[in-house]
Amino acid sequence: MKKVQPQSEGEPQRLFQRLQNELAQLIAETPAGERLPSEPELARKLGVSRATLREAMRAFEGQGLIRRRQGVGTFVVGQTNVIETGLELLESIETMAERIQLKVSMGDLQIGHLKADESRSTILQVPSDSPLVQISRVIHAENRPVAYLVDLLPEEFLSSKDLEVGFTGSVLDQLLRRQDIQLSESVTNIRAVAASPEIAHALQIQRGDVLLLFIAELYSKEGRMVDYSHSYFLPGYFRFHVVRSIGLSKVASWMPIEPERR
Amino acid sequence: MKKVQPQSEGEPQRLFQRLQNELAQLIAETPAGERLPSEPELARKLGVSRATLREAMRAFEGQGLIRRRQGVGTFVVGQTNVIETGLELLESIETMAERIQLKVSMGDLQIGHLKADESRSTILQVPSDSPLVQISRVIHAENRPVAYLVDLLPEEFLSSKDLEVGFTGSVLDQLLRRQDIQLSESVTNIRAVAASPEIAHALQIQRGDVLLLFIAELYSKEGRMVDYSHSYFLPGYFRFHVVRSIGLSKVASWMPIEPERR
DNA sequence: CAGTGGTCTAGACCACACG
DNA sequence: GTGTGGTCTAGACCACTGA
Repeated sequence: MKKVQPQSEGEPQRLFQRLQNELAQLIAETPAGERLPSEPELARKLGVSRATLREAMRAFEGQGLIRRRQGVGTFVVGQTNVIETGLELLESIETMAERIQLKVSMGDLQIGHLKADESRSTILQVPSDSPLVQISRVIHAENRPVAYLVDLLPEEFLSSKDLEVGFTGSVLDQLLRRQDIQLSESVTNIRAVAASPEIAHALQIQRGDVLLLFIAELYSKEGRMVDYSHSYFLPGYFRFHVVRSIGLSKVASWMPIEPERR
Repeated sequence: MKKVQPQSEGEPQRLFQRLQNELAQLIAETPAGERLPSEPELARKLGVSRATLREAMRAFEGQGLIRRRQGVGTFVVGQTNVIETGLELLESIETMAERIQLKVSMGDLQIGHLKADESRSTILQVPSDSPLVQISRVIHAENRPVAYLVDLLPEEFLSSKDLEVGFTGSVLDQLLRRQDIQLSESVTNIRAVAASPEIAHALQIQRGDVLLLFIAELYSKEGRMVDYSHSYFLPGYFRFHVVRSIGLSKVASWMPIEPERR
């Protein structure tokens, strides 16, 4: 029996909600690691179109409850170890993972060499045409990609030789090993973004899925910017928090806490 | 001329990318405040279906470059004032906005009274059935909703009377006015989430659009939790950053920085 | 090769704003 | 009412995985 005017029967606008509830139940009932019915089959069972079904499934993928693999199927993910950390200290993912005894590894390392164009030389505070290194890689944990990292820095701070041996994915850890650079702090901008097609592909998620993005400027003790990085994190595998103190608002209003940055 | 097999002609998988580029150009060329062509018309002009067009437009809405209004149209948004602040200090949106001379106002205030159920009494560290107040409201800036805030706290800290007079939308500012409560700090969890239908409606965005979410636990100097809040921020109208210092990683690995929280 | 998820289409109806 | 964005459908093709 076909529904020619599906919207005009039962519920007004809550189809999506109902769908998500039914999906939540289905996921909860399915043992971890098991495959869900295929999308066409599920759509038929739940009485919705495949497009609507997929839309409703997105939220669960973002929470890390399911994982979709093209050509294979959609799987229920069990309890995952969450990397939880405060933001007051700057640490590599590797260091954070080590603290909770989680194994992480690097995949898909790409190293590019380029000259600073105008925008890049401005950001990194280097002369135009300075040699730069760009390092992109995916970080795996729990047997799936969970973060996508891109670092851009002057070649003097991290040459190719440094990357050939013992590079495990962390530019920060690599820089910390150098005795000649004293790092001081990182100014990290925190954003929520939708995954671009490229990043979605690298992280094996859907384009448009939500990601947490840190844009960090790493400074040396001399005040030079050593590294400029973008870090994309899959929600559901990371939990970041920060302790915020009560300020004297009266003071804050005529004495800006944050001087001009970037 | 109909395309029966649209995928099999020109470009393989870059339709979406091309679309976004064309849209970016169109938006850049359109004066701020102007209306874009209607979706069916744009879809026809760009040679894509409406579904694909809408999907591609989502990213621009998240960045605050366009605004869609049901029954009216899609409009190009000009340069907007961004609320930029560090996270080290806890401040209300009103205080942050004041610093950059941005006018904000409250809309859609909803106050609910409820008894602490098991999960809530656990979170707030109060006995079961304690009277609680839940406060939801939307914050407007630049003539549009930009944040959705939900606070949950024991009634003893914020009774209805406190909210009847002079409540401008900030629970924090209201609490700071009380002499009998000494606030100390907030432990704030930072997440990226997709907008649920309810929140999307309140913020006048699309369901599934990306939001930055702060889940904050506000503590008094005595260590009691005073307030538990969820704050949803529209990207493009806020910019949060935090200064992270270099930790001694050797120390950090056997001396956890973060004791058990929540 | 068959079967899965990923993308896209064309068209329908709904909800809303405005004259 | 007219026209806009918001939702949903049915069906097609593509890209990938694994037998």
